[in-house]
Amino acid sequence: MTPLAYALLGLIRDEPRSGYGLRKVFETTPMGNYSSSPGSIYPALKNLEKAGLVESRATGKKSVLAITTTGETAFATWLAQPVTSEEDPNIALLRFAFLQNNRPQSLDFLMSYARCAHAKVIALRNFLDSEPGQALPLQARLAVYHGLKTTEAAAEWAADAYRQLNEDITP
Amino acid sequence: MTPLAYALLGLIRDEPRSGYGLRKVFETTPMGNYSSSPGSIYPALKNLEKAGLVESRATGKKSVLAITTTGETAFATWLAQPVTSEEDPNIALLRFAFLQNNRPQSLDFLMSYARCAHAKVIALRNFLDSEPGQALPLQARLAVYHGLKTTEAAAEWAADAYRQLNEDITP
DNA sequence: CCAACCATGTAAGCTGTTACATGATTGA
DNA sequence: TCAATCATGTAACAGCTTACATGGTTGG
Repeated sequence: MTPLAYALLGLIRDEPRSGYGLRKVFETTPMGNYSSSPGSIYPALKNLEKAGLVESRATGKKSVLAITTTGETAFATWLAQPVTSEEDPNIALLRFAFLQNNRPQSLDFLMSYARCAHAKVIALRNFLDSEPGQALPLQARLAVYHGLKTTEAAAEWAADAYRQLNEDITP
Repeated sequence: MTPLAYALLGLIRDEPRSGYGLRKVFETTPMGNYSSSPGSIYPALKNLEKAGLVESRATGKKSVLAITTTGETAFATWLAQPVTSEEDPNIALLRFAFLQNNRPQSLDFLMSYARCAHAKVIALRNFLDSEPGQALPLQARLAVYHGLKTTEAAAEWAADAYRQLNEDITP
């Protein structure tokens, strides 16, 4: 299961869609970061179908893909994964985007996300303070600093999001 | 030429290195984001050699790879590319990290980088304000917001870096 | 009627990942 | 001497990108 496969599965879980409909989502929303062109989407959909996670349904004339029970289970398992430092943060974020109405899991996610972001910030600071880091030319140091700043912003985002989700509970 | 190939070429330009030496750089610095394991590095190095961008030199017992004149030219051309919105920002940043001692080109880079970051911020804000954006579940909105926050941080970084490089000129 | 969009795919080629394989050297 | 590190690769496999191919429908 690739990230693209999970993105497709999640979109289909939200509502049954055709291959073309899925492509439109990627073209017209920021989810476009996760994919692209027919050459990747259609084969991925076939894999999902082969694995029994989605099935083709004829609604009137059009054939759309709907998630199966097996698919729901597999998707829920994926959603429950905690964030780790090894994982691409963008893929973790993709999971978060699909965590609708699941406040406890969302809060767990944000916790582990913030932890990983923090760990990365510390690692980058340590690198900049180390001798190889000090010996770097200015531009290279600034490039590392870029990572530091954006990761700090990500950590702050996680803290903000945590607050927002908590406030949501007591209106 | 893949990003990995450019990363390798840049490291070899800075100083001649062996395949193993290159791997160590990826393992011990934040440049590790750009690669990984022998299975990708050694084939990539062979391609660089085949293309005449690097050549193998025997220094004492060890054989190290050095950049050729053709390689220098190709690398300089790559470095001069402006940042575009289509490009993966991480790859743009990789270019920046190699722009040592080239203040004018660095400033140009930061300008185009900031422009792209700004454009992305505006696009994300527009999306969040649009009807499909409004209809999103909270978690999905927050995920987009993550992109917004980190991109804003990236834009600020570019402005800061611009100032630092300018100050550097008049001590 | 023609352009644009709906809609689904296939094929070639390249890259990268994972895992395996091999052997030399060095420090405790 | 034994583990770690130096050092260089190969092979199987899967995935994505680009480009191509095909045909239906709809609005101006």
